[in-house]
Amino acid sequence: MDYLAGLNPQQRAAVENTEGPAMIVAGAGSGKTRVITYRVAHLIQKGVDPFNILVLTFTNKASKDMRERISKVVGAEAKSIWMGTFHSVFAKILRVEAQKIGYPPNFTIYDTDDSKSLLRSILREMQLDDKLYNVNFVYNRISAAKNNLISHTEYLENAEIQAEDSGNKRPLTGVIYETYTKRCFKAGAMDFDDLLFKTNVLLKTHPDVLNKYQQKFRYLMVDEYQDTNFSQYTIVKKLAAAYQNICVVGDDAQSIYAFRGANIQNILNFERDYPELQVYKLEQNYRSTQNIVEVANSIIANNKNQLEKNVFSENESGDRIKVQRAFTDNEEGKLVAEGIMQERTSKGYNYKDFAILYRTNAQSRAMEEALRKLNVPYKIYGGLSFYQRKEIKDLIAYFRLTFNPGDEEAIKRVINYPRRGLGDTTVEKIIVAADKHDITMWQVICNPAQYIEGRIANQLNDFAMLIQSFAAESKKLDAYETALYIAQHSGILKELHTDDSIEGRSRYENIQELLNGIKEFAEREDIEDRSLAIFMQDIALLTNDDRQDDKEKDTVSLMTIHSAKGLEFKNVFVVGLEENLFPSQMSLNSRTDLEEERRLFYVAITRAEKKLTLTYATSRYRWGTLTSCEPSRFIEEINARYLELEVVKPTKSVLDGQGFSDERRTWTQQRDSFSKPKPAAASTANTSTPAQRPKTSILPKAHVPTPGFTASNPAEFQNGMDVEHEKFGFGKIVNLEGALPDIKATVFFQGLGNKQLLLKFAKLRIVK
DNA sequence: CTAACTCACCTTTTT
DNA sequence: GGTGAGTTAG
Repeated sequence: MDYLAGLNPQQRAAVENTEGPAMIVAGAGSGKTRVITYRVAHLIQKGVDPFNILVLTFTNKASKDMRERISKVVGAEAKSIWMGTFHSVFAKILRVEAQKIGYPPNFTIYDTDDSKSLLRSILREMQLDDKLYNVNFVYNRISAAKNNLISHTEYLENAEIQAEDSGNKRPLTGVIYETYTKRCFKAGAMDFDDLLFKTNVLLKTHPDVLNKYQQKFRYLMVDEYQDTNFSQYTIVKKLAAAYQNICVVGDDAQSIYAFRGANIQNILNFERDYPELQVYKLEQNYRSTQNIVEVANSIIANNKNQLEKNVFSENESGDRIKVQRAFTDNEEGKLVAEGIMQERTSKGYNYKDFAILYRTNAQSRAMEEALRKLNVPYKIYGGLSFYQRKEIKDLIAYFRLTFNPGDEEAIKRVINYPRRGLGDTTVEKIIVAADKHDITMWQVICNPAQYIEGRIANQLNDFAMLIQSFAAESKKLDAYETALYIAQHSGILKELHTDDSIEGRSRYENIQELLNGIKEFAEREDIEDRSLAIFMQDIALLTNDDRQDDKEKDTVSLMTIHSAKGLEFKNVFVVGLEENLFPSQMSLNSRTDLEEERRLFYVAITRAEKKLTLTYATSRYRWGTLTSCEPSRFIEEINARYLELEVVKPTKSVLDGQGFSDERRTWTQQRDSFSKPKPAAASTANTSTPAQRPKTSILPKAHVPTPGFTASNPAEFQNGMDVEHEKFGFGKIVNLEGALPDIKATVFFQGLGNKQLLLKFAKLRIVK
């Protein structure tokens, strides 16, 4: 019971009160995860069967972390708890129950790409203008409908919705929704939203099933409750109806998924649904310094709509928030990378104590390059998932087809890959025939002569037999053998093997990696069914971060703020604080959207334990062109007394063009550093056209600034003084010209020669 | 039907 | 700057 000892009174009450409805309003860093963890552990210690506990989280990562933490308290029993994302848990249930609502148990899960591709074909078939009926628009519209539990029939019958679509000049959206639904059904496929939508359908139409899961999940907990949408809310409400042992944990200030249908209303609904609700407020922040917490509070105070709470910290007041300006996105990266190096060496941090957070994934590149140049190890979270890579999706499409030949999107993907003379025209014909006879594409392919003229029928026959042979083999072989068989006989391996380009080789390696993963799966002993079909089931729900990674590696973490939710780091850099980027341009039109951006900023800030740095650039490459930017309003919203504004510092890249150093040089350098260091001059030999670089340039030896380095006041400099520059090292002022504030100094640095520096920009320290 | 090319759109955020 | 869809010549 000693786990209770470390809890404060509110936390402890929330842990110990396990019966009846409860809501935990948990401020950032207030030990929310701890409370959930211990609450579950407490339930088990009290004798509740772990099989009767369901914990719903928003990311796979969160559920994995939590399971690990719980097993530290209760041991192996943690394995039996039902725990996962809404999507994965209900996908699992639907696998068992799907037939009750007319789906095959081996239904395919369409990811966003599949859904959009299907929508594209529907739009084409309906001959609609895809400018007007933009795929993203239609997709979002359908998704929103499903998340609000509006079926295609209800959508078509709802006058208000119809008026809205007509007003938008897109009156056929409902028809598209209907066609889309039917096509998914015919293909035996569910999209992401269906996993929740169909669960609702199932629970609504099958009281016996509902009852079964009500009995099974006697205790429910929902993490990040503020991010649930109506569809999720309804599932939870139904499941909890019998025992009412429902505990939700959330923080309205961290609601950042409204774009996905999340609704703070759910918290209010919750209070209405359960009158005898117990509410626990966790307000003490244990994570961050007082400065950070106060800044976060002052930011969020700008939002109108929020639940009342008072987050405070009793930690040290800590450093002020550092704000840094850069001229370009690349320079911003450099600033951050250097900041990490400096902080790490001066304070003895590890790389993994640092995180770089950004609003959009596209911003990662500049950061990456800068880190690479300084040989800082890093890991990017999120972004394109391994399973979203083309070659992986291709092979997986064969797997999908093997177990669910109805899967249209899979057919379209691989019917002509590798090339087998079945091009667009043929696919078009198949779709038309299938539509005409109201059968699936697969049925057409299996009986081509009946529906399609000409000798293409033979090729279709071959394709059908190929897939059928895969299905047959899969019954005899284990997961790995089946996968390998398919990879070989589909021709994918050969196709990629003959591609000798760098990309081709990496694709081949990715396939190898996938196969290795399957092999590992096939050898696991903790699972009963290790067939490829099982491996396939939830693959669409996995993201990059969910693959087993070398997690204890000492690397800097890069991710979007969204994926940083729930995490904490000693040092956090939030980059790209510019108008139109953060807050995003899309959010500027409405107050609610802007408030969501602000909550996002709140989330970003509160990830930091010790030190927070905010950066912005005055210009940045966007869509390949340089655009100028203004600092974000969010910076201005912070009370200046919390800030440490840094004097602007153009790095040498801006001053003398050295920043245009040859990309590949740095690459070779980094790679070779694992074997033996090469002279820098030699490593440029294999590159084609390095950008113009001053001939005098030698590789600058990284200068480590003296600890506590601060720039001196420009007014104090005099000719002949010994100075230190943050990067160039020690030197002597040989000339001063111009008047304040534009004094330009010429400084002689050993090994580098004379450098012209504008004192109002350059960080120079007078050496006493 | 394929390969090579041009063009548009893209950047919110995730399951 | 990169992808994916559309276009056009073999």
